[in-house]
Amino acid sequence: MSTTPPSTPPSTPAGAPAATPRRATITDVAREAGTGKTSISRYLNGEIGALSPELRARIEAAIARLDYQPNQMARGLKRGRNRLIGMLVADLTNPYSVEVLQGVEAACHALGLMPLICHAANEVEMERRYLQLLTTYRVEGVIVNALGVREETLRPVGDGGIPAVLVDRRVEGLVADMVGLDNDGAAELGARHLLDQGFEQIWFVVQPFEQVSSRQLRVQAFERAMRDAGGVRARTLVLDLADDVAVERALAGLDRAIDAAGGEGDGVGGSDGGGGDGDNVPGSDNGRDSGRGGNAPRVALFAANAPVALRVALHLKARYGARWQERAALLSIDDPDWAELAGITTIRQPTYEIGYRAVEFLHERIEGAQTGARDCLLAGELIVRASTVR
Amino acid sequence: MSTTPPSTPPSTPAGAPAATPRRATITDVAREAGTGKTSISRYLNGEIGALSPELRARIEAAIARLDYQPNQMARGLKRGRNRLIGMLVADLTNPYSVEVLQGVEAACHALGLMPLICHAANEVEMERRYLQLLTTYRVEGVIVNALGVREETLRPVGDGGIPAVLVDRRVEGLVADMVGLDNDGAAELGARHLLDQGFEQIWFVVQPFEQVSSRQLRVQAFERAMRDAGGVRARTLVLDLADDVAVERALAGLDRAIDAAGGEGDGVGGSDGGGGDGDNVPGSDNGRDSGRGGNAPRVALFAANAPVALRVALHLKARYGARWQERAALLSIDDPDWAELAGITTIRQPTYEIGYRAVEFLHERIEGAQTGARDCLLAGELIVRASTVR
DNA sequence: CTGTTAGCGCATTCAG
DNA sequence: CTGAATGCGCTAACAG
Repeated sequence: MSTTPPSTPPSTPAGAPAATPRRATITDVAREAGTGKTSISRYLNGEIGALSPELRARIEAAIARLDYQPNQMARGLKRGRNRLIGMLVADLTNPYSVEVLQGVEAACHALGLMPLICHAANEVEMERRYLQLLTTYRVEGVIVNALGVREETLRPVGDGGIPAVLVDRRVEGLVADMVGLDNDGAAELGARHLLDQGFEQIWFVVQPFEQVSSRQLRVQAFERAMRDAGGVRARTLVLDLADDVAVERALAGLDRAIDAAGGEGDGVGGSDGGGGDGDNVPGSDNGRDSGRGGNAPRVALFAANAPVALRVALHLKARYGARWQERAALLSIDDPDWAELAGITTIRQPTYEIGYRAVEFLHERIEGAQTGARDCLLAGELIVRASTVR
Repeated sequence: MSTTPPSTPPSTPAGAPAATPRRATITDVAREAGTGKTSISRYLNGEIGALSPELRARIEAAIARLDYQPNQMARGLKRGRNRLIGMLVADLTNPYSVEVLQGVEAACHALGLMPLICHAANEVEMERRYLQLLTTYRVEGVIVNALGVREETLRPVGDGGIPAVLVDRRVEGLVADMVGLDNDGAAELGARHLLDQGFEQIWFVVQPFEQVSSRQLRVQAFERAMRDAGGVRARTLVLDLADDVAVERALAGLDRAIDAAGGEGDGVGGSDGGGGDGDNVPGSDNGRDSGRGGNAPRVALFAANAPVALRVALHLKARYGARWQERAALLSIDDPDWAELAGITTIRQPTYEIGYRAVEFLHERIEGAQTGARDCLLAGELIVRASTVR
């Protein structure tokens, strides 16, 4: 062929904003290369051995000249599969989610999938809406970090619907693969650590768990561990982070326990804790030398996840000042980046791997695997920091 | 019509995994409702006044019976627009990004757009790849929180390509709308606060800024403010967070300054700071009473963003122990959730609004607005906490 | 090795 | 008010 300029320069269709100059189509390329659409299609799909070198060269040139990019929508429409999967995240604000996401992305990359990330922002309505949307875009599968609730909202998914794998949380009535933390192991690991450190009293703090399977498991495992150990005062405290008033009310009970246990001053700001503006200047609490030298706390708090841990820590700081750690020990499942700074012992979840495995499971499903619902429980890792060391 | 069961129950095509029972198409619905596809299409598009109530009822019934969901891909293909926009995020690990995202989502929801979230994870190659992908999916526009680098990588976008709006960072050679923090104002706000508190020495700490416009602006504004103030020792410290060794080396200079300024002990762990396992038990530094009673730091650190602030704080904690805040004051742009816990003064960005406005700008562009590139600079808010109060 | 033909699921003329 | 026909951009049989 000659070096003629694009025969029919893709013209802007009448109505559309002039800004978008209409992309070249496979037909344009075919014309430009002086051949049929089939050859172009073959070229695009790597059926390359089936093209004469000469033709191939012409095609390459034409593509480059037109800056052609195949339209995935059209491809998907034709083939019936579009390499899209949905990733429904309950709460991106939780570092856990972002970390899982990174595993998901890596796996998708490796498998040639494109994840559509949807953020429910803790709203059931959003979850429903996004699920619907994903269905409508004909994603080949979904990874769901569900809000919990009932199967109802994720009807389009699972058994009859599109392949799905659950992350962290199981959904009642929905049989599907699931990958997440070994909650039993993690809760036990934390409990044992606290026990080993000789705390007299251990409180498990968790968000309302009726709806969320992982929280449920953690609570149960904790309580079991405490029962088995015996001799330690154990309690479970439920914190509904969405309701500030309720939170403060719930924490009041904890405060009393701490005040009773710790032999020293009552701490500053005994106010009911309505606001907690955090402006307590350090050093207004007691006269001990520094650090917790011989001044270890007797009550330990076991937070079921990072958001809870943060909320509790903020409360304690507001109440007891900067040196709140002398009054209560804190251990948390999840290992957010600030844990190191705050010196809080944590149980780190294998988040990246959770995400990665989830995609692998989903991929197998998409490829037609028919095995019954599988589980993949990964172990957490205890990271001991100053907060729980006596 | 009658209550006959779906005339031709959508059968599974030969090759596909049996799991996915083929969704009903508009044709199925038409047949089921005993009418033509056109009427169904009209119904779907809300051209509802144009259908006899009787027909409408039949259509509704058929849709419900078949659990029909229109295929967005096909719609998009036909109409030429698919209501998809891309949201390219440089680093989801940064809480800033997640917050912006929430604004983006809200705006998308309000405008009937569907954001495809792509996470470059700080990798230029990823950024390129996702941009390419978004193009092939024919998104109607993109919101780009670019890695910085050069226009090169985002060729498909901007002027000639699809509409784009930049968030937080400008890209050299690319003219496009941009929305972000008023960096000048923010840096000045922070500088003035520190000045007012009477610090003798102020260090601005920032990641390599040659590539990232927002960092550049912050540095410049800071230095300008310092020059205008006069009489204060000011320095700018560059921290490449990707390189641990370099970070420690850079921070060594800071340590010397702090040691020289603070009249007291040299701090613990004078080791070069290779690891910093954070297990320094509080109280190993000096014998002062508590808090910073009469013991205020003389050098202040101004972190250009939260990741930097965290890194610096971790370093100081590793070096000076839990009471590092007695040695150095810390102020940061960005207001991550742990700032309250750590008691660090911050300048909060109007993240939600940034995201929201970005979508609005993009939407206007998509609808054909032809105005020249616009800027939207939003003001930050100073939140004073204990770290900088003397 | 290469081109022709027929749809994928849907929105739109344009005739009834 | 309704329906039949046309084609979006692309792939997948079929023929050459």
